[in-house]
Amino acid sequence: MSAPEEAIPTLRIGDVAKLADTTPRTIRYYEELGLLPNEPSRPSGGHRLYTQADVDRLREVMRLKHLLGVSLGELKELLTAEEARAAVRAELRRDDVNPARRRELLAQALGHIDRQLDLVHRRALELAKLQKELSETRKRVKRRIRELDAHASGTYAPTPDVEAAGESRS
Amino acid sequence: MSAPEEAIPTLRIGDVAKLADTTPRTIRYYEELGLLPNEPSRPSGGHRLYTQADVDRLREVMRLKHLLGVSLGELKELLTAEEARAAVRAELRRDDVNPARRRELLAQALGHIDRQLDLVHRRALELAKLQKELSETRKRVKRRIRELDAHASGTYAPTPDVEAAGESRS
DNA sequence: TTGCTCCTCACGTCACGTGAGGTGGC
DNA sequence: TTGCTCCTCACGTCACGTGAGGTGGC
Repeated sequence: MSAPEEAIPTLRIGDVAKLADTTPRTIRYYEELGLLPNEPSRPSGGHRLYTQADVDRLREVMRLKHLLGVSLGELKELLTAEEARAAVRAELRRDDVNPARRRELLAQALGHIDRQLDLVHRRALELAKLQKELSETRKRVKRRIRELDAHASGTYAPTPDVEAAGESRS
Repeated sequence: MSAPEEAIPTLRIGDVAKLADTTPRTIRYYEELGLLPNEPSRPSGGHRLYTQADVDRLREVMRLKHLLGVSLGELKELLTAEEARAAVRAELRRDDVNPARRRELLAQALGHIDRQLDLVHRRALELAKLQKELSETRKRVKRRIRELDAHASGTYAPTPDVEAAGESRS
């Protein structure tokens, strides 16, 4: 393998912020809360330096927060589990793990994945329902526009199903 | 029609909170921000009284906030547009609106719906992608568990594709 | 009359935004 | 040396949570 195991950190916090589409303040805050597991190196004058892997991690954190709609506290629990999985992967790479332990670690990982999948699935169902409702309302409105345009070149009478076309009774 | 146009408000703020699965404080805050269009009546001693329609409205507000992930400021803009649509529906129910005006109102309504649909669609795509990724990771983990169980009753050698089964290089 | 819920401040909290004042690297 | 970005407080903001102290309806 030619790729180094651990890349040399070269990215400053402003670079990372731009790459992850966020702000330095948010990155420091996440670090303070322990959401970014490996603390950045500070080789010179206290300035934080990061690697591309840190950027990926940050993007993933923000993505999960965005899509799952969880608090940073809940997210930390999920990610602590993720880190456990990372540790598991490291442990699994070694050959000296006995099968029973190996199976236990994999079962834990499966549990963490299923928890996230459950959250994602619920959201997806809710979103699909809202999308369907909006699409149907849209269809009704478009139909009324078509009718109006048809009548404009023919009779003048308003459509008889006006009241059924609204979505609420407010 | 036997149903009254405007129901008599009988629900207290605590009732509304329970029905909408939220808190009185949140309802007052939304009222303060103007997210609940019709201010509640206060017939006795300053106590707010609501109707079921108010509950429905509140639930819809919370649902959109939850699923679209927008700030209350952005949500107010969306809902102000919604109210415009409600006014449109009221205006459309009258027969004395000329077709040109009618068409204009419907076109506006269509625009508001399309804005919401756009937000919903983007979220749905992102969620679907995350769901797919999680599902694939899950498949890999389950496959490794199956392999482990198979080896447990046969040879003892670890699976050769351990490194390809992880999802990240951390 | 006694609980219960309601009312309005008002301060606390979470997830940051935004200067304030100072130090460090091309 | 001059900009630029970085650093650490620390206060502001948004969307509420949570008492504090008081009033109103079954």
